[in-house]
Amino acid sequence: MVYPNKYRIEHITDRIKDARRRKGLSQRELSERSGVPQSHISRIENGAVDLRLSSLIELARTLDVELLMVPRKAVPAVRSIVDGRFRSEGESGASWALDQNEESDD
Amino acid sequence: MVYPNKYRIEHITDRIKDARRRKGLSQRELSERSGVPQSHISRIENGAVDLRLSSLIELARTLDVELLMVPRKAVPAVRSIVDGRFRSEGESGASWALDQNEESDD
DNA sequence: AAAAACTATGTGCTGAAATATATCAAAACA
DNA sequence: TGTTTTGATATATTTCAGCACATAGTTTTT
Repeated sequence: MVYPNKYRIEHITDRIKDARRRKGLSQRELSERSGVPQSHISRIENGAVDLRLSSLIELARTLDVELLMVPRKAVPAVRSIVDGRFRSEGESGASWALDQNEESDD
Repeated sequence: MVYPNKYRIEHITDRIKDARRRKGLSQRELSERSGVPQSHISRIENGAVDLRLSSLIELARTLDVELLMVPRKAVPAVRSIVDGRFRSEGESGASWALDQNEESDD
């Protein structure tokens, strides 16, 4: 596959990078907690690999993020909830950003 | 990896199976549209493989479903939106179920 | 400026994903 | 009933994720 898909993969892996940073973790810390090697995390965050679902889920899990499949029609509504109440990006004073250090309660 | 993750993968791949059925597509039709071989789709739907992100995205895309990363805290709210307005499972008379045959407008 | 922490990148290896193709059993339907 | 459609499986091959390990390059800290 020659990735018509690459930007879509990166869209997802960017969310991993965001979540890691919000938690204030280095790649090494995330590596220790998740079991995924730091070198691999780096490659993932840079969109250099087409990672497997188990790896994605593992990282998401340790970052307190969940992977969901949503009907395309529902995406705007979902985004407005997530962006509004939680605030995904590294923006300024959002509750979600302040609140970064909550530990997992799986 | 010996899949501590397996049930999580299947949770996702079940969404693919659901979406395909809602659209009334056979594995072969989905295969033609997505470029993913039918034999592989079968293995995916049965949780027999740890598929790559590009494959998942490709299938989701052709099924008008989107893969989202959501903070765990937001998951209940998101689910209530999706289940309420759309109804994911094969249940009876939901609007989403009736409405299965909309084509992608990507 | 030097030290320390962090991220990116290189190499080599192994195993499994992904592909192509064919076929079988079971539904669906004519 | 026989025929088509569908989903599951088998085999063989190729490709690449994932790993370990090392190290280079960058940013942050002191």
